[in-house]
Amino acid sequence: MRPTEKKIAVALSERGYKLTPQRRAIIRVIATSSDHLTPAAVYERVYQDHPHIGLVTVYRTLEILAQIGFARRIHGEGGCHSYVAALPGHRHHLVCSNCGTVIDFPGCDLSELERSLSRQTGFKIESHLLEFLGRCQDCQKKALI
Amino acid sequence: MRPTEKKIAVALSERGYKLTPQRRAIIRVIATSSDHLTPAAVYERVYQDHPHIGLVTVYRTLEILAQIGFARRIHGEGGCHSYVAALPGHRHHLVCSNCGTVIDFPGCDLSELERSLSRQTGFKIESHLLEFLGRCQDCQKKALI
DNA sequence: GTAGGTGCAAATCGTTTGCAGTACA
DNA sequence: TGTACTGCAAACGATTTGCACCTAC
Repeated sequence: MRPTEKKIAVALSERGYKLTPQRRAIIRVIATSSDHLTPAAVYERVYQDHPHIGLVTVYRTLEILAQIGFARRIHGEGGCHSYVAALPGHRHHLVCSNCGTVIDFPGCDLSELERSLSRQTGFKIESHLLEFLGRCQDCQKKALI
Repeated sequence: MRPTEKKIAVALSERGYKLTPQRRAIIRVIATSSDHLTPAAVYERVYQDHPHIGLVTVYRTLEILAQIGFARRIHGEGGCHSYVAALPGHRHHLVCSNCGTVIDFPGCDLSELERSLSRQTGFKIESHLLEFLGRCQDCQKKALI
């Protein structure tokens, strides 16, 4: 189950954060996207409803969301980060390296690997990021033409 | 087995890259360090032997080393990358979400999952990204204080 | 001799900070 | 009403680029 806008909003106010229209808009974008979004991408989408929003506000809100556990910061190629809504269940992505299509898939069993890593390194493993890169069917076909 | 200076040098010239004293120095630093080094850290170490080297040269050389497969670029917290001498085999990272420490680990068997995803989606899977997030031992201890 | 490499300075990109005005609780 | 939030502009750090000179092959 995906964290709803409402839940996030409640969690925010519980921690003393105020709920502003800008934050609502950012939360909506994060909560309804299944993609990894860079702060700039979030900004672009929010911008459509709130042309006066600042990129700075997006950065600050994303940081708060990450702090309260509703978003997760992940590392992308090329020195820019992106955020995903933290999903309670495991959700992973299959990304087409040509056209960018993203397919989600649920479930993966890494618990064994996690346990053994935890034992070896002393890390307390909290989550993982798994992403496959490849070519989608369409792009494979196009490549043949 | 860790790639030796000599091997890297040979691979460079095989691909038409020239072997300059600066590149030798950078290769030596990378090849003899077991740590993850940021470009700035490599620069600092190389600087001791080559006070006239530029940071730019370090960046360019590291990129070449990554291209020919003798170094690997990894993602750290805070928007800066580091490089490690590429260790043979497939490697992944364990990242501390608090202090940013990165530990790499070899091996992971995802071939079964890959096959089944490929069958279900028609994707031709080319590579994957696997990263675990958690707390390193030090940060766990600090959290108790 | 020539293509590729170097290093400086300046540009660029993502991200953060200072601050005055604004809005939520 | 008071504190937290916003958004502008400017600062910042990492990385890249343009260019003239240099050097390995």
